[in-house]
Amino acid sequence: MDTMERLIRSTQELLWERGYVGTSPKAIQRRAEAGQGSMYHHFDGKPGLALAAVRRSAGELRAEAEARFSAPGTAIERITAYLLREREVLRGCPIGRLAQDPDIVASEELRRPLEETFAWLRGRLAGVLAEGRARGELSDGLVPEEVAATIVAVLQGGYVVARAAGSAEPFDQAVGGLLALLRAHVTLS
Amino acid sequence: MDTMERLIRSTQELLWERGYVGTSPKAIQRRAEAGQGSMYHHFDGKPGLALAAVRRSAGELRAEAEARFSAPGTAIERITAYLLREREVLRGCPIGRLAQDPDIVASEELRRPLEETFAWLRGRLAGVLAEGRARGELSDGLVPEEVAATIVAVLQGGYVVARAAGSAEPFDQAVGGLLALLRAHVTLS
DNA sequence: GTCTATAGAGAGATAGAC
DNA sequence: GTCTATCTCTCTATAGAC
Repeated sequence: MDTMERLIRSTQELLWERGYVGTSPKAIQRRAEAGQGSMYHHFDGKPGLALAAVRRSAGELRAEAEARFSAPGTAIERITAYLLREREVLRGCPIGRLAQDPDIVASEELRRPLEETFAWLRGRLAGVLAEGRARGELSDGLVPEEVAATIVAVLQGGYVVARAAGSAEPFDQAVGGLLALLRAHVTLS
Repeated sequence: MDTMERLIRSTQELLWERGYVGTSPKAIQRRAEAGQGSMYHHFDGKPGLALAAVRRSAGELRAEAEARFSAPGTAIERITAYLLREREVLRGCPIGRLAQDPDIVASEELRRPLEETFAWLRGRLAGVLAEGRARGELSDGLVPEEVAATIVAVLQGGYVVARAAGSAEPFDQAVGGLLALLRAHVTLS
C-alpha cells in the first residue's frame, strides 16, 4: 500500500472516530506513518484529504448497501436483510457521523457527498419498496419515499441513541420496532 | 443574568453548534462576555462547565417533551403532537448531537446525562403507548418499548439526514412515514 | 469575583534541502 | 517524493495582583 493510500485510509478512520474538527493533520500522519512533507505533497491540506476520505467512505457504504438491495428475495426480505446486517453499532455510521460536524456542514464541497449518499440510499430503498408494492407484496397504503426516509432515519438515530447509551441495545430495539410496524403492511403469502 | 449563568448558557449554545471537541474555553468566554479568570473561578475547567451545560440542556429537553406527553388526548394524538411539534431541524438535537463527540462518549460522567435522557424519553413514550393499548386505542401486536425506541430513533436520525441534506425535508418525510406506519395500528373510533 | 501575565503543547501550514 | 526547520495561532490552563 503506497503512502497516498495509507493517508486516505488513516483519514477515513480518524474522521469516523473523531470527526473532522477532532482530527489533526499530525494525527493523520502518525497513523499513516507518513511525514509532514509527504502529506502536503499528495494533498493540499486537511480539507482536500478529508474530501478524498469522505468520497471513499461514501462509495464503500453504497457498495455495501447495494449488495443487499440487489440480492434475490421479496422487497421486505431484502430490506430486512439490510436492517439486520452485522454492524459495529457503537462506532456509528462513518457518513452520518459527519453530518454533526460544523466544519463539514459549513463546506458545500464536504457536505455534498453526505447529501448524495443519503439521497441515493433513500431513492434505492424507495425503489425496492415500490417494486414490492407493484408485485403485491406490500399494501398500497404506504408512500415508498416516506417509508424509505423512515428506514434511513431509524438506522441513523439508532446509532445516536446506542452511542449515548454505551450499548447496542437501543439500536436493536429501534430496528425491531420498525420491522414490527412494517410487517403489518406485508401481504401474507 | 449573572456571570455564572451566562457561562452556562453560552456553553449550551456552543456545545449545540460545535460539539465538545469544537468548543474552546476562549470561545465560551467571548460569548459569555466573561474573562479568563472569571470562568476558572466559577468552574474547574472545560469538562466541569460542559457537565453543567449538558445537565441544563437535558432538563430543558425533558420538560419540553413532558409537556406533550402529559397533555390531554389519546396516546396517538399525544405522540403525533410530540413528533410534529415545531423544531429547528437543521440545528439538530442538543443532546443527540453530543453522542457523536468522542470526548463526551469517552467520559463516563459526561455521557451519563445523554444516556439518562434517552432512557427517560423511551420509557415515557413506552408508557404512553402502553396506556393507549390498555385503553383499546392501539392494536395489541406492538411492543411498546420497541416502538418507543423506533420513535426516538426516527427523530434523531431525521436530524442527521436533514443536516446532511442541508434541508428539513428528509426529517419531515421520515416523520411522515412513521406516522403512516403507526396509523395502521390505531383502532378507529 | 475579575483581570492580566505567562506557559507548554498542539494545530495547520510553508520553505527549502536532499 | 520525503525530510527537517520554522512560523503564527490557538488550546487549556495556572499564578498572582487588584
